[in-house]
Parts: sequence; structure tokens; C-alpha cells
Amino acid sequence: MAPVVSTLQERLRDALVRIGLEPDERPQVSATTDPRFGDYQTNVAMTYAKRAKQNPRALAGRIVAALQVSDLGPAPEIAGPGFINFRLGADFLARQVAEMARDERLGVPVASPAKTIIIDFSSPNIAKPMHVGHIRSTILGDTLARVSRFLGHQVVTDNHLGDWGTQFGKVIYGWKNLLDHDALEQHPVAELVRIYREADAAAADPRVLDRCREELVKLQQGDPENLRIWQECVSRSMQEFSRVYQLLDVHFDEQLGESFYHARLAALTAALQKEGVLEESDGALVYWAHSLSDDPFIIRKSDGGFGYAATDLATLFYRLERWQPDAIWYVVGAPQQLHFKQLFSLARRLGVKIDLEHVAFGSILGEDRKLMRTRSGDSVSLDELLEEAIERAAAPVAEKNPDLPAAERRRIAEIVGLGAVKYAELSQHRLTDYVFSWDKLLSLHGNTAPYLQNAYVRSRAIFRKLPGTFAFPDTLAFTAEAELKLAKALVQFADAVPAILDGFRPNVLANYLYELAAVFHVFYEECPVLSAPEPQRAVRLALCETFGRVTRAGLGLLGIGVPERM
RNA sequence: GCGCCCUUAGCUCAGCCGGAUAGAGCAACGGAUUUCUAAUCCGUGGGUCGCAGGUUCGAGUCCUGCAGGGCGCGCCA
Repeated sequence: MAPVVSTLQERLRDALVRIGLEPDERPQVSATTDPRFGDYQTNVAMTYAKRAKQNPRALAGRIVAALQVSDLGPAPEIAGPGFINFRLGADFLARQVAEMARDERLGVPVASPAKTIIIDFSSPNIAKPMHVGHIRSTILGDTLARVSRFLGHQVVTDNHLGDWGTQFGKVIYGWKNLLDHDALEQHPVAELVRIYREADAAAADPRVLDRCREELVKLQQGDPENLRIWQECVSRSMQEFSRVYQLLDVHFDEQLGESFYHARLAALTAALQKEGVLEESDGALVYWAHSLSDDPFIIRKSDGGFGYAATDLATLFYRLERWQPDAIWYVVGAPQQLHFKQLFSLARRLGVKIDLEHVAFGSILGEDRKLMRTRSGDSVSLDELLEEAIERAAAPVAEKNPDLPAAERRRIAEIVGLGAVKYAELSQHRLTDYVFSWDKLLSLHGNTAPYLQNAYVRSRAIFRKLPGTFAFPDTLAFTAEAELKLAKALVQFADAVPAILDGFRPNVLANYLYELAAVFHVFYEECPVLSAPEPQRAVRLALCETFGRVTRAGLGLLGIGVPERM
């Protein structure tokens, strides 16, 4: 089956050709915002009238006369200045829902052509805790990967770890002089942070600062002792990160951190110099993109060291070589826009043609509208935040389902609590700075994960009470208005999923799922299922099942699970 | 100072390439339940889409200017 919008676009294209116009590949068609205007609308008559200097309503009349859509529903209507409104017929919707139910993909088409896409996201820093700042990158990147894969693209997810920076001078100094081994065993990252902070404070003394620098230089020169300490920091940090990733159900194909590229930087710089794209400035080697900024892109620092500009460029070339991707997406916060513009500018200059995207996002704010912090002023650690989400979600579960075993309740609380945190991110436009509020994201009302999960649970409860097994009917016949509305909403899934990648907006899918759940709730209120006579009962069960599958699949694309009860 | 982003209902936010009378949730008020999980649904009130111009048949959406807010701005990442 084809998504409704694609079908209408196709028919529209044929009609435009028939009346002698040259249509776009995908003439504008969209679902209407108001049911009075039908289910779908197009304004092509007005846009073409403008080009051809014709009367828009007259042109709309010619288009409608040439349109062959009688299998989809009643004849389209012309309204207002030249809108063409389509209404889907009950029999078309019935066929469409039955077809989507037979399809494992629920009607979502496979993208063509399939692309190879590298998604760079999460990227926490070694020896620092993962905090709320990392959650958006992690969750957004994971969702984009899930959606891209579902659409048939070849995806490589890469966690570009911050495992090679100047902070290691202080960390190693701290390790050698300040380390508490018991604390390291108990809370590795916390202890690494502590020694870093103390070393940082001690570095106010120039002698300590010098020793920190020496440790860094030794590390960079391959000193075995310092390499061992560094490796130890990496593995202990990774253990903690892995727990968070496991909790979030986030997985990477590669975790090639900055250190992986370290050995390549000197040769890369030499190659860039040969290309003549670098200039010397105050002892540093820089690339200027004056149209972007008066500030340079520093490839090699005046002390001969390399910053992350060099690393990111080396990373880009490594990826080109290894995977020959069609696109690389960097899921990194909005403050780094200039960095990526400069990086991409230099890459273009060097002949890179593939699609490079900085998928930027806004900050997470506390309820005081400032960057989210703990009471003591630290950034909020991610594992604590996730644990709190689970604990908070556990309370209503225990209240509603006290008879469930504790382990089962915990599992449900994880699905609900973690889902709520993820959904709060994803349901919002990615560039919006969003205000973190436990009460809002865990609310059972409004556009939240628990609301959607509850709608799913209600649809599933029906099947538990159903005597015998349910066989999806070959044909459906809708009788109630609420059934038709639910069918119309279900059929839109096929258009909602591909739209996510258009502008990297998972909130499009979230909003769709929310509206779908609201429509389902109306159906649920108005249409008794189990007590309905056949064949109505089978039709309603079919709608419940399809709703459940769409919700499960849709939330799954957002990395969010659904419980069977809650 | 320069650059990027933002400003939509009391609050938190949707609003794709310009399309019809700008939508949700929360909060407020009024209804519906011997439940297929009411963790729900229905209804009411609430708007100069920051301000001022411009382009257009049509602007929350595009352009210019201004105001307010956030972020970034040479050797951190």
C-alpha cells in the first residue's frame, strides 16, 4: 500500500499532466487542520494559477475534472480561493487499514534510494559524569538511528568519546597524588571528578600547573605509566556509561573516541598545508572562513598541540574512507554551530561532497529557567536522574496494580519512567530550550509518554478479556463515526514516520502518536468493543489491535517501550 | 562590538515547502462513570503570534529595521 499523501500526489500529478501543466515531483498535499475542509487538501490550484496567471478557482475546477480519485472517496470539492479538499471514503479507509494490518511495516514505505548514514551522538567525556546535557544528544541520536534504519537506510552509530583532552594532565596528576583507591572502587567517575577538581584547584600554584602539563606531555608522548592510568580512566568511565546506555536501550556500532584519531593529526595537518588551505596566525595554523566568522578554525595550536578542530576533521576523513557514507549527522548542542559551520566549510573546500548536518538542539533548563543544576550547583548526573524517574513512576504503578510481583512492577516503572524522560525530549522541537519538570513529564494527562502508554494498555486489556483468539477480518466495514476517525488517524502513520527525517524532528511523530491516542480514547469511550455484536465487534477489535501496533511501533522508533499493564 | 538562535493564551509548548476562522496540555469553571484500566472523555472562557514597515491573491511562517532574552566569539571540547 502507498501512504495516502503519496497516493494523492500521484493522482494530482496525473491530473496536472492531463490538463497540460508540468507538475512538481511531489505536489503539495497535506492533512487538513479542520474536518470541515475534508481529510486532505491541496493548494496547487492557487500556486499554479499564480504561475500561469489564471483564475485559481477556474483552474481548480479543471484539475478536479481531470482527477481520478473515485476509488478513494467522494468527488473532491473546491473551496475558498481555490483549495481542493479530499474526503476519504469508508470503504477506502477499510481497505487501507486492512492492508496496513497485513504489513509488518504498518504501511511505512522503504526509503529509496537507501543511504549510508553515520550518526555521531552522545559523546560523553571520560573522567566526567554523564549529566543531563548528554541526554538530548543521546536520545535524539538514538531516535534518528532507529527511524533511519526502519526506513531502510544503512546506519553507523558512533559514540565520539571525549577521551583525549588537556584535562588528562590534571587527572593524571590527581591520580598520582590525590587518589583514594577505596573511593575509586565505590564510585569511579565521582572519584575521577574529585581528583580532577582538586588538581584543578591546586593548579593555581604554578608549580602544580607545570607538573600537570608535564603529565599531559608524557601521556601524549606515549609514556607507559601515564597511558596505563589513562586507559584505566577510560575503562572505568565506560563501565558507568554502559550502565546508562543499557538503561536507555541505546547501542553503538562504534565508539571511536578522540584518542583514536590522535596519531593521524600530524599527517593530516601536513596534507592541509600542502593543499594550501591553512595560514599561520600568532604561531597557530588556522583555516579562515571569513564569510562565517572573524575567528579562525584552529587546526594546530601555537604550542604544536591539536584541538578538536583537527580531531573532528580527521574523524570526518576517516569516516569517508571507511564507510563511504552519503551523510554524516552530528547530534551536538546548538552552542557549537560555529564550529560545525567552519568544519563543514573546510571539508567543502577540500572537496567533500556528501551531506553534512549539524543536528543542533537546545538546552535543558531547571524550573527556574536556568541551566539545570543540582542544589549544590553541579550539573545533574544522568544515572541519578534516570533512577529518580523510575522511582517516581513506580508509585502510581504500585497504587494501581498492587497485586503484581515487585520485579514486574519495577519493570513497568522502568518502561514508564524512562519513557517519560525520553518522550519529554522528543515531543518538543529539538531547538527549543526545554524546562525539565517531573510533574509534567510523568503526568498521565496531555502529551506525555505515560498517557500514550496508558492508551496502549487500555487497548491491550480488551484482548486479555477476549474469550478465544482474535483473527483479523479479511474485510472491515466501519459504522460509527469514532471508528472512521480512528481509521483516518491510523492511516496517517505511513506519512508521519518519513517526515521525521525531514528536518530531524522526532516531535512530528510524537505529536502524531499523541493525537492518535486522543482519537483512540474517544473511540474507546464511544464504542464498546467486547459487548458489540458481530461483525462490529471484529471491526473494533481490528481497530484496537492496529492502534496498539502503531503505538508500540511508533514509541519504539522513539526508543520508548510499552507495558501490557500499568 | 560581531555572529547564530529565540519571542505564539496566565504557564509549558505545537504550528513542514507561505494557505482557509492560529491549535494542544496545564491551570480555572461546568458536565459524563454500576468501566473493555476514569491514569479517561465532552463542554466553556482565555490571543494585537514582541513592535514597526515591506513582499504577496494570502504572512505566526519570507525580507528589512527596532526592542527584549539566550548562546557563541584563537589556541577547552
